[in-house]
Amino acid sequence: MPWDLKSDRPIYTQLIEQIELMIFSGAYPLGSKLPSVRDMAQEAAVNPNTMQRALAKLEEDGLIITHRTSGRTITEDGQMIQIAKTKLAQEQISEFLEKMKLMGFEQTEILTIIDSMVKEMKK
Amino acid sequence: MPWDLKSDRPIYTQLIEQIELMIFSGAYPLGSKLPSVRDMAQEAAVNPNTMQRALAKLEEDGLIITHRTSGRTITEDGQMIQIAKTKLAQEQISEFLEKMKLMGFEQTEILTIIDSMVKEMKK
DNA sequence: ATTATTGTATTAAGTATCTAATACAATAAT
DNA sequence: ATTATTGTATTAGATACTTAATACAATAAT
Repeated sequence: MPWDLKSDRPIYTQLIEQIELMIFSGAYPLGSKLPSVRDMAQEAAVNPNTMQRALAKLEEDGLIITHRTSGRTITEDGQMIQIAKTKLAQEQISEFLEKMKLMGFEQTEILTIIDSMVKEMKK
Repeated sequence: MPWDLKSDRPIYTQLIEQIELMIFSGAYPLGSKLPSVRDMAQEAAVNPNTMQRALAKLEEDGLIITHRTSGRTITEDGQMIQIAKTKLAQEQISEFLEKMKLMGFEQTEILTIIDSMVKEMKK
């Protein structure tokens, strides 16, 4: 698990985003058990309080479930995860297109650029 | 000029980004004069110190030029702007594709989604 | 010459974030 | 029953960001 934390934004929000990604991609499968707060904090080289804060938010959002003394698990509700994943994807795309438009790129131009970059990635 | 400032990231970085976009899109043409720090701060509903900080960074990057007592202007160097714009665009695309990939989307799938969203935007 | 405007610097205060060091309660493991 | 592990809460300190209120120096405008 490559934790990629930068200092330009609050760490706990970056933790939230990266754990979300791991849930969406299946790196943490439905119903699977998460490591303890302390372990996750240590792995991410972060204070336990900070990791706790991120996990609390994810629980608030319904993605993970807390069992008072036996740790946390990913929700079993696959549909909810699917919905959250789609929502995040659409937000990403919207923000991205909006920014490119503000930079002065034409829509067709954007598609062309992405197309060539995707082809580049396939190599 | 719609200043869109959120509280999830430092305001001065958001100011930098948005002024960059205005330069790249031509909203601030080459060589044109910028409003004073105080005016820009008021327009963005931000403290002058914060705007000053953003402008200082943009000057450090060479995008704007400071004339001690007569204000600031956008650089005349169109090529430099073009380079900075291309660099930003590539960063945007890379980050975006990387995140979508982490979420578990296939590359062709991403293209399909964007294509449909772009068509949607054209309406 | 005087005034107004420009960028810049300083000091203080408030807030948010992060870390650190503990401590507590509940319960799984033994 | 005892121990270890779990999530959770608290307090304190450090740092970064933001605002506010000024002040200064240089020079354009008058």
